[in-house]
Amino acid sequence: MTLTPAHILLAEDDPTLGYLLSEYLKLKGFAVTWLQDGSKVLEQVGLLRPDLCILDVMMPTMDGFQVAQLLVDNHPHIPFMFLTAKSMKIDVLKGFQVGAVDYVKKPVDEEELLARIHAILQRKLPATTLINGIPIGEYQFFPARQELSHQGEIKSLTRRESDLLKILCEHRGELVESSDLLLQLWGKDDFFARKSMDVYLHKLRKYLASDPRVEIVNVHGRGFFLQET
Amino acid sequence: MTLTPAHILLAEDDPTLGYLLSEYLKLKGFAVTWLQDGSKVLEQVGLLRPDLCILDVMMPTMDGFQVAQLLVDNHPHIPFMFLTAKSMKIDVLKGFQVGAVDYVKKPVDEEELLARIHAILQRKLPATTLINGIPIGEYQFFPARQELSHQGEIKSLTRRESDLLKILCEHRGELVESSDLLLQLWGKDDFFARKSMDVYLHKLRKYLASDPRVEIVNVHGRGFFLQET
DNA sequence: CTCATTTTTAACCATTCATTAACCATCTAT
DNA sequence: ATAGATGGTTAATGAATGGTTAAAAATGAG
Repeated sequence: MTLTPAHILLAEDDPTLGYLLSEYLKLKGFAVTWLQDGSKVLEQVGLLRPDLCILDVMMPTMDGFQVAQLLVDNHPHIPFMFLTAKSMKIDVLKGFQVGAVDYVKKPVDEEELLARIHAILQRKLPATTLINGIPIGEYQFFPARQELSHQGEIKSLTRRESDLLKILCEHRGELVESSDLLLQLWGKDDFFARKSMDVYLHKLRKYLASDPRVEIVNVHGRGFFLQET
Repeated sequence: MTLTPAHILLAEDDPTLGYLLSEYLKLKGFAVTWLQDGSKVLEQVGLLRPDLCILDVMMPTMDGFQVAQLLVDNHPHIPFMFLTAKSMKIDVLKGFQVGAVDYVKKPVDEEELLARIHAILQRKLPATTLINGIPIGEYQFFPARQELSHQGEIKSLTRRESDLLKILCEHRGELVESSDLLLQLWGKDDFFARKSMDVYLHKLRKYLASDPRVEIVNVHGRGFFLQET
């Protein structure tokens, strides 16, 4: 679905399990970076910007909890889950206190792991909102019909306008890289596609201008996000 | 047996289970389309317009969850349920807010499956409306008789007019892609079929012109929907 | 076969939309 | 401070799509 596969950073010191897991996840269509040492996670995470970190709780130089704490401090938007031995029950609680989105027990049931990964990466909008509309400030957006309503007034959107707004909604409050938008909507990232997108962003901003609490914000050189204050 | 049997699309790669289930459901009065590959579901679903999709979670080229996500994105009105191995935990599935209406564990208890199917299809309009007529604003449409009545006046419709209006009614307020309409009514999607459909849309709009609250709305480049304000 | 009805094809016009262009504003690195 | 890169605004254009009407072709009942 997404043009750019989700990127998973796996921190696992055990070579056998690490290899197996990373190969399995690659097979399932993810981009996987496997680090054998917890201390390396923080170095890499800023560069790689993974969509998810999977942290083994027990690792030599720095354990999963320590890594998680640093992650929470420095990259609060990156979700992570723990890999933990079956016996450790206390760890689970500790993990959730730190802010883990989920945990998976070893030995790993690959299918279950995959399910939980999907659950976390699920940023898409549920079917009910697609039908009933997505609230954006005092607007209501109906992607299925390409319509944007505001105080009874219905503005019908073009395909591009609707698709662009939908992606921004799916990542509400979260930066979406220009290149990602362009690749998803235009299938290419060149000068003209960028200019075209600028035009559509301008149109969307115009449509959404009635509610000052709604804003499409630019982060110079990176991308855009939809903000509702 | 209902007048028009509910149409179920079954995606199940296992030949034995697939055959058994589809035959069982046919025996119970459903129209069943059985696909052995998840990736085929999206190709077919626009054309077949099933009332329900049953997706096996584990399938070769595209698993049930992937199919479900695409369904939600492209056909948010079509309900679906999952078939899942007995080992998979319920909470895992609940974590998926993909929008599944229900799930059923394998091995399948046919009685239970049937009950759940009926529960979902309950929301559909009963077949009796096809006999008693479908209300469209201040009109009454009798697809079986190909007639459209308005304040005592009865206008008899041609096959094409009636079929087209029927599909629009079955998806009231919901966008129906032009290509789906064309494939379903003309069996092809080419220049002439499109022009022909334009002609029939014009005729239907003319017939429905007396009630301004009824409208056949176009979404540029995508399709049409019947709107009752 | 004949005739009335239905469907398709044709011709033409209207509208919509994505793109491109041109220009200006703002940001960032040097 | 300044130049190059990035972003914002507005307008024009052409191709694609949709709407309308009429005529031709196909269909089917008698």
